[in-house]
Amino acid sequence: MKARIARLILDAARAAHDKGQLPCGSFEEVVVETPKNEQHGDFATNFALVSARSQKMPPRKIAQILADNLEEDGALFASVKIAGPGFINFYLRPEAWYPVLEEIHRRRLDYGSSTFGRGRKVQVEFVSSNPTGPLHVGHGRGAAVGDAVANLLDFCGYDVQKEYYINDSGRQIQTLGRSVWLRGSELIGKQVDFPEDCYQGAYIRDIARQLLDKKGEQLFAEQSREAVMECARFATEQIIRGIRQDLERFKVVFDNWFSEQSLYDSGQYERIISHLEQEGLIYPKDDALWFKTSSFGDEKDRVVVRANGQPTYFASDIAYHRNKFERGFDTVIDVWGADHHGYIGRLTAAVEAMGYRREQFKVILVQLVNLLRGGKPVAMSTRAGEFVTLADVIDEVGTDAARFIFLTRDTNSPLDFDLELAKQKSNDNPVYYVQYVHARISSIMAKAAEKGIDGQPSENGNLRLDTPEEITLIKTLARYPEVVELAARAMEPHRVTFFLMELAARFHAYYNKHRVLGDDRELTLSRLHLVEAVRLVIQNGLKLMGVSAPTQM
RNA sequence: GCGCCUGUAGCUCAGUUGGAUAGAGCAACGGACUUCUAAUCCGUAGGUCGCAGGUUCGAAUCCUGCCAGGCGUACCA
Repeated sequence: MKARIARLILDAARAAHDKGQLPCGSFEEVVVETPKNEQHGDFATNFALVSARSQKMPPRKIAQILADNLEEDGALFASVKIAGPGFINFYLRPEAWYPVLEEIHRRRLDYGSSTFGRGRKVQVEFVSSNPTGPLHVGHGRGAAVGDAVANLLDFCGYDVQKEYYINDSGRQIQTLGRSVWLRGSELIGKQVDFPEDCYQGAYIRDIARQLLDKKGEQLFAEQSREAVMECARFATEQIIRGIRQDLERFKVVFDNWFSEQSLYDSGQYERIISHLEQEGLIYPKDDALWFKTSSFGDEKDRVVVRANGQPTYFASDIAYHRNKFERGFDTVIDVWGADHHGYIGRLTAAVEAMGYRREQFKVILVQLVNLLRGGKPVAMSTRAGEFVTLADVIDEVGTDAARFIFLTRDTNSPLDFDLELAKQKSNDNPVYYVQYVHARISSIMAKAAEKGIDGQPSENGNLRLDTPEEITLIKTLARYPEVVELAARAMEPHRVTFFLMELAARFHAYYNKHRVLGDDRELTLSRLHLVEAVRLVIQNGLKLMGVSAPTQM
């Protein structure tokens, strides 16, 4: 619709120029937008204002000339007005909106999808929590955001892969193995002084017990490199299995689980590092190996291999991201907790140093989640092993509520997650507010079917939708594709949840004011047509956010 | 010190990438269920968009400088 109006304006400008009414023949880009204030029409353009300079004319005068030259058959506009400093406001006839409903009914859950991604390969990597303990609430937010962003990009025509990166190498895995081994030897009756730097959580003891049952006491008889390694391997497997289960309950399914260790086992790490050394991007200093990140915008150079010969986490990440691009991804998106933001500079530098454009690597930073219960902070200490896990949250408030709430905030803002509020089935809780729309409409459809009402309103002629609430609803539905595209481009899923809340509010208002099922068959069919379109868009949007659309509540 | 994020109604937050009179929800007050689900709706009230400059027809939005809070600033991850 916007494109159509923009074309009409451009045609008008050309016509005016040909008649000599406008001096300048090269025109600015025509931008058509929907004003926030409904009194300013359904669409508006600032074209006259931005053209004032090149045309050397007052904006209102340009606007008038354009309006006079507008070629339109009267089917679209009820009126065209010039307002304020020189805006041109377009008021559409109600019927002009009806094709939106047809499109929704035709495309159903595809409505709003697009092809601007042109099939380009994109990878979204998210959660990627260390396999040293269960997922907690913060990971839940990352999971919800990453999954929704991936869904949005897929919906907009990208070829998307969701990946989980398993940090199954390095020091923290050694620590994990040691923690399990120590707990195991406790279980067989040894006196153990459990160190502070080991993982304190109760799950470590559970894993030790399982391993003890499986392998017997001799594993814990004497601490050896092999014994600790075996503990580490077993624990990692167990924890990953748990993480995978939690994520499945949270309705997040990854296309690929990528092991950090595999980079070393396959020799990819060695290959990439020596390649970078040959290119002079890596150099030795103070017994360590350094990457020249400072030549690519980072504050300083960074260590990739420590003086003791151990590669840093950064070294793995260089190899890992190289590997991603070698797999053919055009763009690589990482979803990180905001506390990792200091890392962006060096990894971006590394990506650029390896010959890729910096725009091909994007990081979505997700700010902290503050867990509350009834307004009071819930104490969380990973060190002491006291934290509320994602599984606990799912048990208590459910996947739908948790996911939706995680997506009700810009990722740049910290999020207060109140467990009490998330459980409440009231207006305070936006999930139910939106889902309720779907349930209500489903109920109407069921009732209509019961009464034997079915059929297309268009069979009997035109739609009869002309109350202000109905027109407003259709206009809102019309905005959905634009919202989705914007959300995908900006990688900001919260735009969709806010849209859904707005659509829900408009529907509830309509529902309270007008009856869908009535004695007038033609009117009833028209309204069913509208209401079904609303239901489809709600279902559509909730699906992108990974939230279910219940038919009953 | 430097870097990133944030600052909008009493509270929690949106704000279509520079547009017109800055919007929701909660909390407060007053109303609406014999009719498709009251997990809903309608109404009233609430603002120096952190502060000060600048850019221009036009700024919550862009630039500069301050102020406040969070996070980061490892040969940790």
